[in-house]
Amino acid sequence: MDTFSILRNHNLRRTACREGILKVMMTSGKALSESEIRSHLMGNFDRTTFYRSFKTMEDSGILHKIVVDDRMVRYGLSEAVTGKSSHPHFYCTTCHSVFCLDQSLVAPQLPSGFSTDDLEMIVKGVCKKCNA
Amino acid sequence: MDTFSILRNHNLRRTACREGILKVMMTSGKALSESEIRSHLMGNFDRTTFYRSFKTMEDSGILHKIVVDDRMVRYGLSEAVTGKSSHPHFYCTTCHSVFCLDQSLVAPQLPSGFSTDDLEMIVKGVCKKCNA
DNA sequence: TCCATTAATGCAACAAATTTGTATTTGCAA
DNA sequence: TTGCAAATACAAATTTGTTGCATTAATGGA
Ligand SMILES: [Mn+2]
Ligand SMILES: [Mn+2]
Ligand SMILES: [Zn+2]
Ligand SMILES: [Zn+2]
Repeated sequence: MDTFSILRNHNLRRTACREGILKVMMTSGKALSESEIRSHLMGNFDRTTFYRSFKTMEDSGILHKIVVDDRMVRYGLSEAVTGKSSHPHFYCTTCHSVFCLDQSLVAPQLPSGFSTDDLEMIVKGVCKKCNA
Repeated sequence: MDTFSILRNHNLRRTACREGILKVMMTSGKALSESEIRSHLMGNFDRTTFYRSFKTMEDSGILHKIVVDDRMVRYGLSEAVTGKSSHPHFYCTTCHSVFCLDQSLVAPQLPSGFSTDDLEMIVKGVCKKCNA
């Protein structure tokens, strides 16, 4: 799917910043941070614009935000683009890459009276490349 | 277990700040943020000192850091104090409380070549009190 | 194609959470 | 009791993200 179709299918205007973000993310195959995306785009856009673009595309279901740690936030392409549903993430403690995993998430047993809205899981370890 | 023993068992010096943090946490039964702990201790210590104390006690296994979201970090008493092992956490989106859950965590299937060091899960929802 | 409308962007300022440097104080072992 | 390493306070810096506002650009319809 091309960046133009992705944006149009979600009723978002086609802008250079949004298309740049999507292109970088589709190429990398990993979840990326604001600063990583900005450096790939050679500083063509303001930081504010990236943050507003992330928010817009997250609200539209194109991206999802992954909080690896405070001070480490990444964005990944969502179901609408990749076909994957809610899933755990893997953080490599060596190369700091973040990958979306294919599994689905299972809620743990909760105390009585508690209800669940959302589940998030981060697996920390070492990726294939760094283990080699 | 008293705060003195906890610190001594982990080869940490007994200081007013560390004992204050532990006392507040043992009383509350929930995971607390730096500002919550600071307000319980009536501003007796500098914020820097709290952050350095958290780090020291986390490194020693007395506390664990819970990242609910970027911009929302809490600390909980660890296994060494409570007897609980690695566990998921629950965040109430209504009252913003964070609870350590009793279940244990199961790692999802990883791609070949990947290895796991640590697992973190946050369940977001509504707690018993807020559901009532 | 041209235009009006409305959304997107850039820029400056702001803000909160956390970290770092350093001089001073304190815990504790000898 | 004393010496020394560790802990603390305070100021300043960093990191990450947000907000207000004037300017620019995308898009649908004339
Ligand atoms: Mn993902
Ligand atoms: Mn916990
Ligand atoms: Zn790696
Ligand atoms: Zn609640």
